[in-house]
Amino acid sequence: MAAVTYELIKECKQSGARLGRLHTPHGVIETPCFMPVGTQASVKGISPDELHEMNANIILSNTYHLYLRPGHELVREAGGLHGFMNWDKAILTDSGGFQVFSLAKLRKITEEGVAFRSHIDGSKHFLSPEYVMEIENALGADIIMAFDECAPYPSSYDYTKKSMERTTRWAERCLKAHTNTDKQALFGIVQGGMYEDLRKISAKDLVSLDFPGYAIGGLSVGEPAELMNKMLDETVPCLPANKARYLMGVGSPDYLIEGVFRGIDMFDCVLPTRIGRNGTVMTPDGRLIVRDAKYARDFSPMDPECDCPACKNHTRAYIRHLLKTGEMYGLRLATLHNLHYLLNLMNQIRDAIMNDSFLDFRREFYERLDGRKC
RNA sequence: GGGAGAUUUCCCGAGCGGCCAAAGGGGGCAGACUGUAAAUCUGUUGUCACUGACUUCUGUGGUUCGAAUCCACAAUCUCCCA
Repeated sequence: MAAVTYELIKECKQSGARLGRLHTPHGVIETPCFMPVGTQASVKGISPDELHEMNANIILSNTYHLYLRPGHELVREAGGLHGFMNWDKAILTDSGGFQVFSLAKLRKITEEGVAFRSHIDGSKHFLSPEYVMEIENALGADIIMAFDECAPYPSSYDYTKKSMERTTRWAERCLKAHTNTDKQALFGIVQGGMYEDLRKISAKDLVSLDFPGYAIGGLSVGEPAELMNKMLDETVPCLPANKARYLMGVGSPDYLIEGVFRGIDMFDCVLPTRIGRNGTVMTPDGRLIVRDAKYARDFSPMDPECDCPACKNHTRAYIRHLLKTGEMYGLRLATLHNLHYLLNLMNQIRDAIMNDSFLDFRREFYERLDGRKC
């Protein structure tokens, strides 16, 4: 029995967007869903109880970071990530593939794997697909990601092709090394940069390996939105309808909507948590930099329609004050709100699909936004 | 009462005759952030008719081609001796 299965509930008659359920050893997740990111076994500033309250049913954590600190064996001793962080819902671990991209100056890629210099102390480490599987197995997430290379944008056709083919070979090695298949589902990651044919080849090759779910990686790395959407248009149809589709690293409201429109079921992103900590919150009328001076005497909630703890109990003026003075409660409130906002947005998206009105929902979303950044 | 030292742009503080509208912090203002090396980073922060000009470095006078920088006096503050 596979650890994780995708159940397609229905497709929106208006748009083709899909509504589904992801069955995991730690609960059922309604899709399309957004997964808050808790890189180091913590969604920065937010407690498991709070995540629970905002109806986050799955969160992300990170192999590379937990391998370095506190070490995967320690996490295993603690009862895996679930026990360690006291989170009884689903967890997905990223493989460290993104760190191959984001720590580019500190690593070297070979066919065998990636040699890293720790960003913490400069020590040398080597991650191979097999070792990443061992680490992810110790961490014990419900969904584990194959070790891939997230290639930078822009990259040449030649490089992208080589990188993508290597990622596919690594995916095969991950599959072979992963044995705990009844507890953990291994997802493959489609690469191929911004080249349609490479995306299709990548998808086809991975599908032939028969993963329980597929991610689309290497997007939202600085390319224009239209280009990303075009890649999705080319890639998603190559993926089987009975498996979950996960667009990695996407989190602004418009990108989520465009992803759902193109058949994506799962998303994750640091955007809501990071921009929250940096003083920006998301609202249906666009981003609001609550840190700005114009809100110093604004005693209204950040988002009057929001029922999150920040908007229910506090004013813009107060939260701005907390952020300006460096009070950590301010960081928490802004983060809390942004997560609530995105989780609620996904809720609305699922309702719209259920009601066969996702196109209307999408249109109204953009009309209200009226060109502002979201 | 006597002696020594200090006073710089919002704050702290560098500067010790021209390369000074004046380093560097802090604070302010604005922006960025998309599988987290991020409670981070970037820009900006005298005025204006802004590729140039004008008004500034406690005050007033002076020396000099030229002063935040040197001199005199005053004011304020700090320390030491009585």
